[in-house]
Amino acid sequence: MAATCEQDPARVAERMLALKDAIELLSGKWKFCILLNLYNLGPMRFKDLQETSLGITPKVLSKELQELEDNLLITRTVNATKPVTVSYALTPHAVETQPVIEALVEFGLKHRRKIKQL
Amino acid sequence: MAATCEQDPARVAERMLALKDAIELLSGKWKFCILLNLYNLGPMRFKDLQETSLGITPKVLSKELQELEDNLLITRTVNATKPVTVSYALTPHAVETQPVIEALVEFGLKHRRKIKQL
DNA sequence: ATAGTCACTTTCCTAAAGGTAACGAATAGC
DNA sequence: GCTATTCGTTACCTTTAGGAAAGTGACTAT
Repeated sequence: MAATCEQDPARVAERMLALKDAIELLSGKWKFCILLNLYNLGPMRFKDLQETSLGITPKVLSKELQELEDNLLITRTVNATKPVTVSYALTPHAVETQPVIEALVEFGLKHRRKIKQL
Repeated sequence: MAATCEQDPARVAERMLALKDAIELLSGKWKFCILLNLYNLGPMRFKDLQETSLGITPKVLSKELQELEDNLLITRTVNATKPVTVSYALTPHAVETQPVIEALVEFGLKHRRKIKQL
């Protein structure tokens, strides 16, 4: 392991800043899970997201959804149903996160095998 | 946005667990930065990692490096130099994280453009 | 009138992440 | 002996993330 892929310093610095931006936006215990659920199951209501995310509390879910909305990754639409329902859906911009999630899932699967084979 | 790529439930659940594993291992402010630096610049010493990571303190760097080593992503080798130096290098297993980092950098670059164009 | 559902909000709390500053062991040079 | 370098550790503190439990408001069914 010593890829040492040298590049021009400006590009290296720009990429490091981009990485820090992405980390700041997406890190935490829940955001990737929420996005993965929306990929898998399409637009979902609050209650369904709470159930499929396994363990999240309404307060935290509410906060995470707001942050994702602020960053233009999901939309929030209120439906005029009998008990009001609210749908959360991915925005077009959210497709940019799919490679990240896919790569994380792949890493998780491989890492689990790696650690088991001790 | 409503990809709704249905899959069999067992696979969905397995992938969600893998995602949670990956998040638990890699989340936080510094691990991806350290890994990116090792990709860009090859094996590095403690001091150099501290400088290129911009803002990390020795205590935190020490902790992060230990966790990465415990998870078989980096190796730690002591060199018999005059003031002792220590090199940190990526393991073969660490290549599995490269797609994740690349995807995060790409997302960060695109997101920055997206937000600027308000 | 009472009870239930949905989508939250509020209050309170704990645990973990992360930062600051100083110190220590080993070695070397002046 | 004094200082510097490298790679940390230790003690202390602040901030943030996250969780538990209850409540709110709008509506609906019984």
